[in-house]
Formats: sequence, structure tokens, C-alpha cells
Amino acid sequence: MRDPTFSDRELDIMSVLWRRGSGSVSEVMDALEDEVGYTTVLKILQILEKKGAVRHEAEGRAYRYFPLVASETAGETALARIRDKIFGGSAELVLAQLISGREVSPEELERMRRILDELEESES
Amino acid sequence: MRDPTFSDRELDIMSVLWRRGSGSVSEVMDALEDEVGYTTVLKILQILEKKGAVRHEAEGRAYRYFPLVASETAGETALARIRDKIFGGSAELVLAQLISGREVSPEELERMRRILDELEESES
DNA sequence: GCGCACGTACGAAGATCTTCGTTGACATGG
DNA sequence: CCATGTCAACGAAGATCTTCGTACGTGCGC
Repeated sequence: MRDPTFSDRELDIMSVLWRRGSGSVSEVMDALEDEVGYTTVLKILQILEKKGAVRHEAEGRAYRYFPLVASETAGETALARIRDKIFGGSAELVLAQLISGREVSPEELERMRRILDELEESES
Repeated sequence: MRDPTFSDRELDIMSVLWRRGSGSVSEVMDALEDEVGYTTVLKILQILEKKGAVRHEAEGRAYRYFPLVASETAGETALARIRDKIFGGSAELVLAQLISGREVSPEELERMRRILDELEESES
């Protein structure tokens, strides 16, 4: 799946699979924040499978679904889109928005600094 | 417009308006990367207007469209969604993805550091 | 064996998105 | 004054998304 993009509900469901590693239809349904019917969840998983974003294995009478697209890959696509279309291509502006209006713990701040440090080292 | 979200083509067009400040239908059409018909652009601007994302003024016989939703606002919504659904709520992971696989100039890196510094100062 | 519970498969309906053809208004140049 | 070019408005068509009803299979308890 090149350049994976997901609609709202598809992303909700992919999010569950990324978080849990895998899920049956019932598990995914229960993990969703919204109340969504069983067949709706199943349908979207089938659509995601046709798109190549998930696969399934039989598990007893039911299916267990696994993500095939990594969250990082989906994140890369989605983030590049936001950066280019909304923030005019500026990663700094994305960072500014990312941390604005939120509590950021000193620990998290330190880890973010370290991410920048590591980038610098790898570049030099 | 609470929690503004935009479809693909809508975002393309909002992006032009954010970049230029305003635009007539023809200007927007010319600024788009894809070849899109005039009436298509007009239609989407009308939809965006109904959604409250843009407004228009008469300019001669034509209309000039202005964004009503700030790019920062749209960015906040879009970024929060990606952070929560794709990166498990972690801003650090978003940052890591933001700078991975790209050339980041020392100047940009320095500015990003400063953004983190300023956050720390404002919190303490 | 029968019926219920639990599972997948399929189709259809309504919503939204995207596209554009067509229409009609209006100004301008010849 | 009429043809042409420029413009907004409208409607419709096709695509995708989202939802779920319904059908159908299968195992288990009684």
C-alpha cells in the first residue's frame, strides 16, 4: 500500500490495531470510543483488507486481524500532508503547534531535546 | 466552525488561500497543482463558504474569497488527530517522525531548539 | 435433532466528495 | 446590437464512506 491514507472510521479502527497489535471484530468494536455496530466494524476491516492495510487469520470460528501498514508509515504520509498543506512546509511551525496549549512535562521536553540532539549527531 | 476538518480537495484550496491571503476563483484554480475545472473550484469554494471556512467579497464582476478559519486552527485539529490516532498520543513520536528522513538545516534545528526553550521558560 | 449464540458475507441506502456540463447574467469590442 | 468572453449558480453523476439489515453457516446445550 503506497501512501496509505485512511478515512475517519478507518483510522479509528487502524488505531485500535496499532495499539493492541491485533484484534478480533468484537475486540475492535469494544475498543472503539463510538458505538458502532458489529457488521459495520467487520465491513470496514474487510475494506481495509482489500486495500492491503490489514490481513486476517482464522482463530476458532472468528478472524483475528493484523495491521500490515505500520503506524509510522501512515504517520509519515499524514504528517507530510499537514506540514505542506497547512503549515506551508515548515516543520518548525508544526513543532510549535504540537507543543502549544498543552502541558508538556519536563521529562517529555528533555526527550524531545534529545531527539533533536540525535539528529544533529547523525547528520554531522 | 468548530473543529474544522477538510477533505483532500478542500484542503488544497484552503492551502492556496492561506498562502496567498485571498483569491478569486481563477487565481485559486491557477495556483492548484492539479488541473481542476473552473466550476469545480467554484463549487468547492461555495461548499467551504457554507461550512463557514471562507467568505467572499465582490470584486468587479467576480468574487474574492478569504479564509475565515486560521491555518493554525486547522493545524491544531489535524495534528491532534494524528498524534492521538497514529502516534498513540505521544508528541515525541510525532516530532521524531517530523524530522526523520529529511534534511534539517542547522538553522532550522536551532530554531526548533529555541521553540522548546521558550516553552520551558513560559512554563516555569 | 433443534434452536440459540456467535460468526462472516453481501447488498443496499444515505451522506459526503469531486467533478463538470449547462444555463443565464453581464460587459465589451467590433 | 450582437457575438464573445467572463463570471456565478445549479443540478446531476460517479466515487467513496459509513451504516446496518439480512442471510447464511456452524457449534453447543438441551
